[in-house]
Amino acid sequence: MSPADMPQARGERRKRSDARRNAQTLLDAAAAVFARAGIDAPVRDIAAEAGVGMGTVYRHFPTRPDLVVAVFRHQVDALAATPAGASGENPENPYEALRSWVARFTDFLVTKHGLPEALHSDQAGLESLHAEFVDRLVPVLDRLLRACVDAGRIRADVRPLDLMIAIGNLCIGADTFPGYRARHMVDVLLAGLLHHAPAPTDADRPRTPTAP
Amino acid sequence: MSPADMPQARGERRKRSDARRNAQTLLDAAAAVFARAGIDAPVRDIAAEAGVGMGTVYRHFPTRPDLVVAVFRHQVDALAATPAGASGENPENPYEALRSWVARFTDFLVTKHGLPEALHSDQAGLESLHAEFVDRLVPVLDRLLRACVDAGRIRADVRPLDLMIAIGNLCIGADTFPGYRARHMVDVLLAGLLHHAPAPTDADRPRTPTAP
Amino acid sequence: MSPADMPQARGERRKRSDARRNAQTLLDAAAAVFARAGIDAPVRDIAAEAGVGMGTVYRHFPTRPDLVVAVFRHQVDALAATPAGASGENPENPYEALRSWVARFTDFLVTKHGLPEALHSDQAGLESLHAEFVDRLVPVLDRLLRACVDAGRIRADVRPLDLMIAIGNLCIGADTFPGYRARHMVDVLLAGLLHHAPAPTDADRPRTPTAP
Amino acid sequence: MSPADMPQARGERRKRSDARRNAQTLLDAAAAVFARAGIDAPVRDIAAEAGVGMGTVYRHFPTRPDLVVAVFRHQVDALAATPAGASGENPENPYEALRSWVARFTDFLVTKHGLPEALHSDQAGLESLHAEFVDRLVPVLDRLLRACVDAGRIRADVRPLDLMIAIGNLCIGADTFPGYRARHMVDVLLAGLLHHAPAPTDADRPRTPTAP
DNA sequence: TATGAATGAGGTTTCATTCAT
DNA sequence: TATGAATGAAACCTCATTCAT
Repeated sequence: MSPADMPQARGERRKRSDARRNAQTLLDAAAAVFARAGIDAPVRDIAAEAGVGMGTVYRHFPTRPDLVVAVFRHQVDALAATPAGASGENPENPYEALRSWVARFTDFLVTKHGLPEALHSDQAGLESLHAEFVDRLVPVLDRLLRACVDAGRIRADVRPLDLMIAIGNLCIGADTFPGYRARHMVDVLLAGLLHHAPAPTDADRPRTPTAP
Repeated sequence: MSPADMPQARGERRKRSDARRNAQTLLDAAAAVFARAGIDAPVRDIAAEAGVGMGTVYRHFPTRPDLVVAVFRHQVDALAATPAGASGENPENPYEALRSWVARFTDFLVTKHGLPEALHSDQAGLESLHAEFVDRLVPVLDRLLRACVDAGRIRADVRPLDLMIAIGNLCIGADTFPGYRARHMVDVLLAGLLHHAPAPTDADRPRTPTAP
Repeated sequence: MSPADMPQARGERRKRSDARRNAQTLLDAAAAVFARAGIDAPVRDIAAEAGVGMGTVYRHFPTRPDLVVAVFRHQVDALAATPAGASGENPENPYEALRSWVARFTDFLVTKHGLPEALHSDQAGLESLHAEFVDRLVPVLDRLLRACVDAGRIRADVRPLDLMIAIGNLCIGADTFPGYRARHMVDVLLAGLLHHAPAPTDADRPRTPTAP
Repeated sequence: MSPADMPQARGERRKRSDARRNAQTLLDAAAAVFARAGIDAPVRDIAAEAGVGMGTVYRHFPTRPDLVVAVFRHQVDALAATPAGASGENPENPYEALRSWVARFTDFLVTKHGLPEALHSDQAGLESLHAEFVDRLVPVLDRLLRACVDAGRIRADVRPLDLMIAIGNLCIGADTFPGYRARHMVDVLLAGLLHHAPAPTDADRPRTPTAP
């Protein structure tokens, strides 16, 4: 990733590195504006935040969805790149590995506002974000969950996709409801995966007819 | 409740009841359109769905957010009005009462799309929806949760507001991710509330601290 | 066509007639602006010319091409509605009938600037204008030409479509080249249809090899 | 004509010839793009076609119309430079000389799409194209026509400007109406110039006055 | 000198809101 | 009072043109 290891002509490089810096500036600006004003923020605002003209935005991201996707794909990639128990953290405790990765997932979602909301947007052109999210993260969660199930630690009726969406959803609302503790609720959700006593919740309710 | 059996100035009375009927028609139409096309659906579409002119919409709801708030306030009120365990259903099993009410809550949110999204919308004028949501539902959940805690059934570190938002969030995404099972994830979340420290299955978790 | 022969409620009629008048105003304004500034004139200019807001233009003509097509379809229809020798003008002189109709055609094209140019525009959405032009006018020209050919008056190697486009083309440029006499050139073109002496042009060139 | 055999200051000379080669490349590229995508093709596309940066285009042609004018001036010049009957081809058959030159004219217009359209464009800066067209070609046509008239071959009421514009116009529409036979219609137009009053077929037209 | 990134005016289209009928 | 036509502020996006490198 060092800028020196590209064996090209210097003149050409200079231009390109400028442009790349600008693209990064734009991504940062867009992330900031999205976090502040939502994914539907006008492109003009993003350009202003980045301190460039609108044309520059469109040079780097030909259409509005392209920009949105770029902003969040970046984040999704970063997430997928933390390979869960990769750092060798207690492979003999799969639930702890799950919790650890999910904590990182949650931190990411809570910090960089907007990704969960973006995933639920119905704007045309955001399908690839959708796909990216699923393709990159589901396999990770799948591995983590399967390990837990195999170890008999958690219930087997929760699919990775469901869990992933659920976690993403729980992270929505950090700035809409300032007091909302997203991380805590994710923890509760994970606790709900654990095997409880004989049966999850029914064991304690001997003769209470389950309300419809 | 028949509008004819009120012995007042008939013309005025008639008009007023007509207007009220119209308002209800509009709310229904708006709910339908919101569910179909999202909260950002054009006012014109709502007027068309209701079979009235746009002027009529604005007569009843001076501004667009007013209409949105009215639509969802209606639903929130309906929710708050069914206080679940209030009608005395197994007071000796508070967790079941909680589950029952939450199930109704969830059904509502899942069926009438849009409320959770609306709650997180940053559109001006929707703050009152916010407030309504909190003011009407938090007390209900508070009662239900407190009963469970008092009975020693669930952990005490979950606040009603957090739970309410979390459940609302889990219901987002029904049509964005068609396979997503919102109700199931709400169930998992509730399971996560239960004390399982003393539960038999806990024996298998040698040295993992449960708390966050 | 009298406004009285519509058996509807008066209130409804009033609105509709207003709107229709407005639509006509818009068509006139658009025709004027197109003549003055070309088919690519901004919609805003047309709205200004008509003295209405831009939204009004889009209410009546949902997209820009719709407006263009409406403006010129009107004219094409008027043209097709003059059924050539319909008024019984010397059926025994088919060439005269042809000249007469073409003269009307030419007058139309020259007066209402822009139709020929519009026909050659490659803007999306103008295909229907294209089709309209061909479908409505080719049959008329076909009848007129066939009569002439059957009477042995003109050469048989000119297709109605070619002639129609050629006449339309000759009418281009009234305001680009102020001195250009379109009508005259159309007349010359028609004269070129007539059978000349033994052979159109070769008879006079006894031993000149025809250039490729 | 080889750029190398000029014994001047080599560096400067080299540059100038480079620049000239570049200008020619640009003209060719622009002509190609105009033919492919119309006169309104983006400058960027032309630069790409020429394989140069956009700045290079603007170095040679300070403004867009300048480029358009240069492209077509080039073609007009080429046309005017082939004075047809000038090289003495059958001076005793002036009509054939006219036909021959017009055929070349037509081929040019049909092949290199865009010139006729450009002539009628109302874009600012294209007036000189206008003038060039008239100044260079009208004299040629004037000579050819006068010769024909003097020889008593064609009618005397057609001015060179009219004929030039008419021919140009007839060549419009090659790609809008794929079946349109422009060359054929030009032929018909030329046939219309011929005197046919004395021609035998005229006998059948009892009482139709020919003149406009 | 050549490049192509940046600029920003301008064009099309949408929709909340007003108001004449 | 209800209607829906009209309004016009934005939003997106496209280039002609400039200018740092």
